[in-house]
Amino acid sequence: MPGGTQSVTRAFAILKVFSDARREWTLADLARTIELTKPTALRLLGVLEREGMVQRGRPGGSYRLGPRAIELGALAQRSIDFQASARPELERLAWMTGETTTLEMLAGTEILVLDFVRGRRPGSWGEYVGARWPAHAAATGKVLLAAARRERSEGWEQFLSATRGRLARFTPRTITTMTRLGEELTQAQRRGYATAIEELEPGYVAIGVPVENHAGRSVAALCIGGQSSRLTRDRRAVLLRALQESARRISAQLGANGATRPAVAAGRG
Amino acid sequence: MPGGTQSVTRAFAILKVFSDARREWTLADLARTIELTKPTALRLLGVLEREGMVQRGRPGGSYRLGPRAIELGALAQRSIDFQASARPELERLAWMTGETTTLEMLAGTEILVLDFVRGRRPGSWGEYVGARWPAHAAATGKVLLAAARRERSEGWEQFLSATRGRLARFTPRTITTMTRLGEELTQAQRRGYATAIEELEPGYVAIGVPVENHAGRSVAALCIGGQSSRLTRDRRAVLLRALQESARRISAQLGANGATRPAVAAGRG
DNA sequence: AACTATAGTCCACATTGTGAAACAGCATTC
DNA sequence: GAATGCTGTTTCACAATGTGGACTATAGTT
Repeated sequence: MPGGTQSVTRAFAILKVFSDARREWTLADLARTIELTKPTALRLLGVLEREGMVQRGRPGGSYRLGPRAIELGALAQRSIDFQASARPELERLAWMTGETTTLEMLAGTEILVLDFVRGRRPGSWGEYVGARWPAHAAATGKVLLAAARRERSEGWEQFLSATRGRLARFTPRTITTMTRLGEELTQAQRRGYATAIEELEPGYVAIGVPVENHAGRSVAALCIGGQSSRLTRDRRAVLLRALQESARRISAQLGANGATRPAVAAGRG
Repeated sequence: MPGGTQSVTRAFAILKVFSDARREWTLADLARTIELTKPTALRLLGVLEREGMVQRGRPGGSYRLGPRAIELGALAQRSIDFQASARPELERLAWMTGETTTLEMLAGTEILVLDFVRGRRPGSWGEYVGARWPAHAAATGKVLLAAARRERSEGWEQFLSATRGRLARFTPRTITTMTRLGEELTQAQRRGYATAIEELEPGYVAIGVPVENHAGRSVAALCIGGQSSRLTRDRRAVLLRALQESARRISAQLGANGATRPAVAAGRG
């Protein structure tokens, strides 16, 4: 860790312990888990509280994430300009296919769910904004990793150094060697899409296609996922076409292929 | 500012400069605006980048908010348990009335938009998650301030110390004195709702009602807002009834009035 | 070529942040 | 009801951490 960053790093270590499994923390408990002394943790929490990143019901109570975190997250989402363009397409796809559709981006060794529309079919997979899944076992992950490798972007370097060739196994079909993954990425790049057939979870199948921006960079990926029994080989071919059509439309709005990008008005009024 | 918190406070000062008006910042520009030296700003940005709170297209490029901010914000939203309960009611209200409906909470001297559904009527007010409006000029703000005052919670103390009796004017009808606001809050508390008739913006009218949790605390507020020409006195009476009915249902789900609270399943599967 | 931006590096210095110890409340337990 | 264990919080001596001036490198403009 580069020097001169201890306190800030610690502050974010505090924010990191908040999760769905554990949304509320007492000072002592939190200090113990991240190995800080109580005074230090208290001081850092003091800043976080003043900044609105955490809050507590009453003085002396336990901490939760606060309103500023919500605000910042919403702003970050809006800063990613493909969000707005993708929303109607997600809805369209979910409506047409009945399956859960998601918009995802690469974040380190994982893919991050930016937005989703749940399918109306019974037993559709649930998702949530901010969910993360290992990239090497996800259809979107393969597509985005393939693009990152091709573009020689830092995302690919990051992936290599973070995994160090170790790919975790989730099902019998998960790809766990870098050579096999390399082949898969090459195929994804050639075909322009990728699949993950029960590689992340038994019974779960997904198809992913890239969304490209004005500069031709793959900035995100669209995904349709659901039960393997319903997403048969034949049906996947149909879904793939719909997926590619949607991705093409979003990409066009981002200025890909020289298309002009419509201005989007926002705000009150 | 309490001691021992300089660097962390500065790190958050950096995050604060990102806004809808300015989503991208260069190092020098950022350092200048918040009056930091370049090395200091660079070091702090380094931590933020490593933490994924900010990102940049390529090394040496300009900074934007990053994926971790999205993740954190989404988690914070989920941590507030009334979010999930409120969503269907927002949709219901928007569908029934055709107007924009919002779910808001108090954050310092402002109210924060947690969620919203835009009305289908032409000229419906636009909103976005993370938007903030001054509490004293908003219907929801009055409702929540009234509750904070009654509950003697720290929110009220915060409001007093932050405003120091100074209430900004936005329209000729904005309440700008503390005595007048005090009266308004008393009325809001007695009636169980509040209105803001062209107090925030000319032509904009809103009605707000509180959402209460199991402990009887007003944790959020529901709001219907739109053009004054359409939200006439008579129609407001109708809308109020729908609003109160929705608030009652959400409050019930939060365990108010001794009602049992249904468990909510989440996650993949 | 001279000038003016930018991002990034280095390192001497002292301000800032640290954590042991002690304190004040509140439940349990003995 | 005293003792014990847990909270969250305050204090303060000490030095490690973070700071910023000076400098470098690279790019773009005049």
